[in-house]
Amino acid sequence: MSLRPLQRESFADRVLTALTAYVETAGLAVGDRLPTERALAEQLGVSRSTIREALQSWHAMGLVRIRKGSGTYLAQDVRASSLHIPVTITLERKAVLDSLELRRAIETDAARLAARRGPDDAIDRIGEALEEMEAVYARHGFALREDRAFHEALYTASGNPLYLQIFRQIITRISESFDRLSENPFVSRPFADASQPDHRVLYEAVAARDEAGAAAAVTRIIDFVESTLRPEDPAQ
Amino acid sequence: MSLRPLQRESFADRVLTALTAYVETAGLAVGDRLPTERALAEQLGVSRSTIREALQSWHAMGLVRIRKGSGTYLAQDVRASSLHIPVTITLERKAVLDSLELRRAIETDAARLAARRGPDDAIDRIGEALEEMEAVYARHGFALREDRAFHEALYTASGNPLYLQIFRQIITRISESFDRLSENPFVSRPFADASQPDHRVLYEAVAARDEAGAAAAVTRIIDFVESTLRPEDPAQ
DNA sequence: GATGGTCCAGTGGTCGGACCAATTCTGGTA
DNA sequence: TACCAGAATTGGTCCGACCACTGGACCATC
Repeated sequence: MSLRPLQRESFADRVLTALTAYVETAGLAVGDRLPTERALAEQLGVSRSTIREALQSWHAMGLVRIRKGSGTYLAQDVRASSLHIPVTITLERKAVLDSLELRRAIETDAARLAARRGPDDAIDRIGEALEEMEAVYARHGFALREDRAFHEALYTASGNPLYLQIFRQIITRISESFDRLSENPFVSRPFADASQPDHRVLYEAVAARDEAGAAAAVTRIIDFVESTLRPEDPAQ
Repeated sequence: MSLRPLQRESFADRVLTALTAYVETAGLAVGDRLPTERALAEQLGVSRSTIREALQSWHAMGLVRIRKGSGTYLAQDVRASSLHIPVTITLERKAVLDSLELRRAIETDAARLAARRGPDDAIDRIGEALEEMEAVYARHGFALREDRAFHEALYTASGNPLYLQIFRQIITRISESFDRLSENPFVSRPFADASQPDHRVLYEAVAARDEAGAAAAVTRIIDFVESTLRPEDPAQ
């Protein structure tokens, strides 16, 4: 009834398909160097221009990191089964609050899931991250990197990789882009972190398989983060 | 103490910056045609190769649609304040269930928010979408497109654009990519939709500003969707 | 031995010109 | 008016060249 869409695949597309296959068969991992543009052009039988356009696409999608004079390096786990989705977000004034709202929704659920079904070793890693965060916080009065690691451990323990992806690739980036644009770098500014105790509560609730307790702790932590934002940005 | 990262901006990057400014000042909207590559090259004072590499980046990010022999057309709302984030997702066997879990988390919250603070006209539009969905369902026994419109109206009424974005750009695409890969096109297969009544319950709860009721209705709807997936894909 | 300078081959970045292929426009014909 | 063939436009690909940066080898200096 319906004929094939019959879309002509451009050379650049085919280059990426071939490159994906190559990365898989060659077992390239993140950080490894890809063949040079000239080598790819020769081996694939296309011009260097075509290779460059293809690689530029990968660069835009964050799959490779290109260093002039050095080479092109894999920046993401590229497989045929990977799905690369460009997400466009309009940065309104309230985008940071929106992202916090999103974070509240998914992190609450992630905490519940981690408490319900998180593997013991994954939960142990939350504990380790907690120890580290508390140690650094006690020493310096802030522990932003370690705090992030703690929450990522929680997402990981939830068993749903999408949560970690959204946290890392969307929520975090929205904060970052606002830090760059505004004069008040929220994230990088140290502050008295009243939510420190709740992090321990959260970990212990997850370890005790207490879903409600874990969710409640997340709520309090996000409440605190929100309270540090509101003054700077008086609502929408 | 710490020196600057000192990063150089390539011509291709500057082309995109200039192009973004042009799109804004010229008031280009989605669907409008951009200047030809040759024109851009001349006006920006760079070679056509550079222009092409820049446009290829935008193409990869889904910002433009390129048609050979015709031109390059804007496919997204491009502004300086837009944030374009490439998200990489590994499609495991259970990715559809993962995405459903994510959807449950955000749609439940979106329903609560819509009930709490959704503007009346946005809620009206949920009602309209419901009517349409019910009509089509009564006639054909399925209403996939209208069902989607209903849920999107709910996300819109939540007032948090991120929810709509994630639903459209992530959850939907994961389903689609699985439809293409598997022999069981979940989404496009009509089935007796036992969740139809709950859609009305959901709308009425939101309209009545009943947060708990709205959230409960969403839970039941997603439970049903999940039940249609499980048999095909017996857990991980 | 460590430091810094110099050189050079390798690599990505840019250029300009050429030709191909798909689309769109245009003018003329029926 | 309707239609069609040719011309013009536009993106796709190729080539060869040169520039700018990187990294390593080699060497002089301290």
